[in-house]
Amino acid sequence: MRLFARHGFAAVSMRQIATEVGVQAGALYNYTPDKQSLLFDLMREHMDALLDAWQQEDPGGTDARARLEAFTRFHIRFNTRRADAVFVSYMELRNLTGENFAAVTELRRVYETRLEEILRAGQDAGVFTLAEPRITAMAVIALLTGVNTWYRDAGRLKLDEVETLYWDMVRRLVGG
Amino acid sequence: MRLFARHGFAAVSMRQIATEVGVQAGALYNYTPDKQSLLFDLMREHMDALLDAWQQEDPGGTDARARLEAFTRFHIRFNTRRADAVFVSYMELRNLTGENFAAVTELRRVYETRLEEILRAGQDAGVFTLAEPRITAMAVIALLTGVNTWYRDAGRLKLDEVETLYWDMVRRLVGG
DNA sequence: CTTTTATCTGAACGCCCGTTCAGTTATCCA
DNA sequence: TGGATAACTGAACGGGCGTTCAGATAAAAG
Repeated sequence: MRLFARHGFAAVSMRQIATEVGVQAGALYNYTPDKQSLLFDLMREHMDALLDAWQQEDPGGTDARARLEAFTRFHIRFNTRRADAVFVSYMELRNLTGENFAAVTELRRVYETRLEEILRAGQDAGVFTLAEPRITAMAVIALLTGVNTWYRDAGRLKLDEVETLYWDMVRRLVGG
Repeated sequence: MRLFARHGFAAVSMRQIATEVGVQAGALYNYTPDKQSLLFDLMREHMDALLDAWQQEDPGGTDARARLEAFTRFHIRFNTRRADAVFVSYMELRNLTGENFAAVTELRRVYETRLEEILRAGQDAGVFTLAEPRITAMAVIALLTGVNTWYRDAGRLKLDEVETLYWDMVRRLVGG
């Protein structure tokens, strides 16, 4: 994952990967049928982990505001700790074959829908004001994922402060 | 640019590019010293075009709200019409050598600063409320660039409607 | 300890890569 | 029109690619 994130899928050879894990290239084929499957497995596992982790953290219930804050903080925390996986899962979609692409895209769609449902619930409860729940969900995710482009552990702001800043922005964005 | 966006820089060969423009691979070297420079030139030209185009469209003046709306609409319009270039300029940064990377990153920084200055002006004028102008600028750009992941010309919403939706979100985001 | 199974090596396969360049062809200018 | 210049071809260079596989080695099972 680190190599793919650093150099791109096409630019990383099976020999490089083998060297990184301390074997010869041929040995990798005991674990993956081919290079493409290796990429796909990494991406699917990342998306599965994302969905599972959110299911754990989702407070559920009827307080849409609390759920949205939880989502905001969760997304920032989860994604900044797995920057390589996030990068690869977005960037290398084009290197997946048709059905592998469809599978990963579907998981992404599910994740967006989790957020969309929170937004709809909040709208129905009168605590959010938004014209297009689906588009707002994608906009919020883009906003939050953007943290990865600049956040560094050693930076001025602690992750908790970043979460709070973004929660402020998200709250206003949805009219809550 | 289309090939790089579609398959990734490393996955596209000089022979593919040559075929696409109707010559043999060797002929490309009358126009670029090497493949890396070709990528760099494409990216720098894109960033230059972005900065130039905004300079043309920036209404300037003291009405920060009007300028932010102009920026929002401009960014969406410009980026959706050049999706390949936007994708490549973000995605393939890692394939640039040290100084080429620095040059493109600097242009990106300048663009962010253009927005940041509008936010600061609005804050000083009391029309915006935001804690961190720099971070808000990056957040807004991430939010707006996200349109590229889902917008299609043939879709339900016209570009103008998308602009309006996002301007609503941005306006609320900055407390304006 | 022996046999079975899992794992790994090292070489090989055919193929495509970025880049160079001598020689050919097209274009431009006087 | 003729000579100069620009543009392009086609072949070649050394090298790296993903993948396979017979044989060696390690681990597990009986």
